[in-house]
Amino acid sequence: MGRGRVQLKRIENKISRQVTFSKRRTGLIKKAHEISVLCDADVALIVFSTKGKLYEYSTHSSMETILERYERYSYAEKLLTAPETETQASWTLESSKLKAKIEVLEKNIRHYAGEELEQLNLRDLQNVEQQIETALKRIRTKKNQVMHESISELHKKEKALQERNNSLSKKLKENDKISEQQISRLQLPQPHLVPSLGTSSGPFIGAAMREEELAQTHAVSATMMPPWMIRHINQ
Amino acid sequence: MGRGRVQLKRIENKISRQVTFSKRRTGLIKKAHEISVLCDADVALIVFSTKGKLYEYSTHSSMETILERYERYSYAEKLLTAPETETQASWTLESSKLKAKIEVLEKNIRHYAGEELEQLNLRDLQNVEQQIETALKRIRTKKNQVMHESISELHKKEKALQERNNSLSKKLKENDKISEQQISRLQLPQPHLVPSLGTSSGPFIGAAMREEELAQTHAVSATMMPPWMIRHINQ
DNA sequence: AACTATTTATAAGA
DNA sequence: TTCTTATAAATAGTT
Repeated sequence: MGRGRVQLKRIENKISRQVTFSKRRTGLIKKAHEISVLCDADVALIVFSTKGKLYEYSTHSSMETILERYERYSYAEKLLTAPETETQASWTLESSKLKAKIEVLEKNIRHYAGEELEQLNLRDLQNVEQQIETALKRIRTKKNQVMHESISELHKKEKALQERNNSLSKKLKENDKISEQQISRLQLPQPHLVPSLGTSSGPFIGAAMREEELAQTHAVSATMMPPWMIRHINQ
Repeated sequence: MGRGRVQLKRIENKISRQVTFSKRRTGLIKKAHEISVLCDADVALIVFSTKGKLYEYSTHSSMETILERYERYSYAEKLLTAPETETQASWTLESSKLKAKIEVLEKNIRHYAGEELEQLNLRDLQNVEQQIETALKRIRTKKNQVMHESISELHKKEKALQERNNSLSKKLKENDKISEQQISRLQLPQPHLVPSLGTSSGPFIGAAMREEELAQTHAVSATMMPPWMIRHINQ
């Protein structure tokens, strides 16, 4: 419908194409509107230009309504869209279930903590009391176990250190003897110039002090952990 | 474009309308296809007839693709549609958060119950122990309170019943006296024929028995609740 | 954007 | 629905 016939193929001239697009788009929308009015039809028309610009027409019953109606009508799409909607509902359900569970757990914890006891009757109170007593026993047993383990561990360490200490002091004594002999051999004229620095008890003094320290600390409280031990255990 | 001009208004004749719809629909789809080819545009056309039948046209890049593109493009719809998609992601997140919270709460409860203590160090054990001790104190306090309340409540009831009992027996005695007088007045010749059924202690015997019952039950366990009392409290 | 020669769409009728 | 045909409408090419 124009000066010349038109082949049904992409118009290569960019300008012509744009002009034709503009003209035909107007015509198309006009015809869409006409059929909707004349024939009482619901029409939705969406056109994207090459450049990606959107043009649309839809009957009074808005684009959204028509697209929804379309998706309802189209079974294939229904199957694609339904899972989302289903999942939505199931998630809401799951969510509220989880929340309910959390509420129950929090209430339990509050009861275990001895709070909000007003709601409980005597039977409940006795149950909670018994449960907590059991828990307390278990925890004290565990605590004792942990403490005993720590103590024996520390005793072991102490013993090992003591032994190492002994052997070191022994070696030192022997070394002292050797150097004394060497000195006496090399410096016979002045045997007194170098006083013996390591006569026996040097390292032993340190060990003795440590033992006193331990004894004293233990004496302060026989049943309680000495602070340094607690620090060690808790690390 | 036809034999006569056409007014832009709904065609009232049903047959004409159907015919026009058919013709124009074909034309509309043809034009939609033409513009899409000539101008390299993406076109989607949806038409619902009055009867609700669906006719559609869309460029090679399927209807679904175009509608998705449309919804991406249309901001208004984006705001309506996005929540669904967004919520999907946020629900997954929310769900996992809730699950994590439940895990933590359950672990707490297990610790409160004296289970799974292996993971705890001495400091943790001491904390839990202290919390549980506090809880136990609170629960015992509450239990005592509830028990004392019940006991005083029952004492009150007992007293009330006792009083009622007394007054009833008193009335009964008075009635007995009156009937005795009446009998002696009406049946002077045989004053012994009706033995007095209500000489003083009738009702008192019941009251005494009840008191014994109470005493005995209390004697069984001085500090524990008698079963009937517990049953009463727990209802 | 306006003009206009032509093609195309379609109303009415069969 | 489809075909025909007269005619209205759309639009390609031009200005």
